[in-house]
Amino acid sequence: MKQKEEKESRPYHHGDLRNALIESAVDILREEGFHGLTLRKTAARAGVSHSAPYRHFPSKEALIAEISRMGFAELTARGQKYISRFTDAGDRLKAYGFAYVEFAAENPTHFRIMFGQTELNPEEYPELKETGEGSFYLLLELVVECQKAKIFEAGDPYRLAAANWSYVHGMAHLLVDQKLDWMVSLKGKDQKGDSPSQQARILWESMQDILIQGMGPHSEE
Amino acid sequence: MKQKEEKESRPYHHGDLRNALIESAVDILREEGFHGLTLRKTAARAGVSHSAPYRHFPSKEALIAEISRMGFAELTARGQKYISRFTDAGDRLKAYGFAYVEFAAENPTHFRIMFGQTELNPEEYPELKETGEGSFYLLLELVVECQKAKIFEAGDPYRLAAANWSYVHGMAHLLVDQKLDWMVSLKGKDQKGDSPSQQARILWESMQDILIQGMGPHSEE
DNA sequence: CTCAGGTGTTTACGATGTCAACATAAAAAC
DNA sequence: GTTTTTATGTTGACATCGTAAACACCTGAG
Repeated sequence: MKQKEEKESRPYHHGDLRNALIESAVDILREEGFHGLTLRKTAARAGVSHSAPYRHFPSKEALIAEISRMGFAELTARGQKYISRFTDAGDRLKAYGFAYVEFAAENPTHFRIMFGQTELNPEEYPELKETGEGSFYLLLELVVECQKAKIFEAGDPYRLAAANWSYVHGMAHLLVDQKLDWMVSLKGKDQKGDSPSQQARILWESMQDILIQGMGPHSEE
Repeated sequence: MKQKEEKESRPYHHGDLRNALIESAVDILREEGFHGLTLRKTAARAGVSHSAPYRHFPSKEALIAEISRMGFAELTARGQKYISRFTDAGDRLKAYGFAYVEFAAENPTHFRIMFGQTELNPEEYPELKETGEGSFYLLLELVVECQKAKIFEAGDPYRLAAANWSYVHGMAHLLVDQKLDWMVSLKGKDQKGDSPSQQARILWESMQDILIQGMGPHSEE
């Protein structure tokens, strides 16, 4: 039992402060929301003085941008993982949609930072922009797959991808903002024990087919 | 030409400070975004001292909540106006969708405050909650209309309303966050002169039918 | 071993949200 | 019409925040 990098007597240098700061910030976000996120609190939580973060991030905004970027990376990773379980193009597209909604439900504050809560200029954070675009291109590939499989009409795949994104994105937003509670909670079972991912599944199962099969009366389920 | 309530010599009492504060805040939002909104700046812009707002709003958050509430009221009013131009149920639903997207495009910062940028507890602001629900019930009525007209399938109207809302809401969000610039800008015409409402129209015209007619290849337009 | 640069600390400053104490105008009571 | 109460606006203060400058400490290249 060797104690190599234990925390005996706190060395002057942290060793991995950059990542520790990100972790602390994410924890604070989860516990107190965006409004409660403070550079000084983040630093204190990581065990350093309130100015230490400036050795790793030029501003609070830059820290937030990095957290946002990691969110997009995780979103894409989760999507790829879920997609890989299917071969049918339609199933794969739906799997990505569920990954999107589930990610939002499990990480609501993170999701909000990625979309709308902050006013980040993408040109100032090229890595954030690039990672975010990666999430979109994955969707675009799936749409093209669906077109090849004749599940979707031919034509501009960007337009169909935008429609799909709109649908899933709006659903995730409304779920995160608790505007769809009535759809998610009353589905039998216990009164309030549903976990976020269960809520995401209930919502997604109920709504996933509408976009694809249309809302017309051509099948009375 | 009588000068009854002109602004000669600034009386000690403002007369209508509450509304003046809201106007100032909205102006700041438009010019500098949410991050630039400050109670002290708002007060200064209305011509009063930095503590005066507290006679009309218990906190900065309460001022924001009121601004949000007024946004929902305007959204509903715009929707009703556009709806009234049509009699066909499908046209009426589409008209509301366009009103939604147009409102978001014309008032992006206002839209962001209403959805996601702030973390307002609806229970603390019952008027905000009520006005927001009014916007939703209007949508719900239109969905029921569409069901009666056999445009939509029978069944739970809440589910269809949620799907419709998700689609339109997501589109509005992506437009406001400028994630759909490629769809909105290149459509011929001038290089960058498109007004927000023109952008909303281009986007909406291109996407409105997808949800309703479905994405299947049953009509190659 | 030296020393230069990277990393963390201390101190400081202006801005912010909020509160308490005070001032003034308008409305109500007499 | 005068007095008193209440609503509205001001001033000053405080803790907290983001950020910068000056300083301290550790580590690795020479």
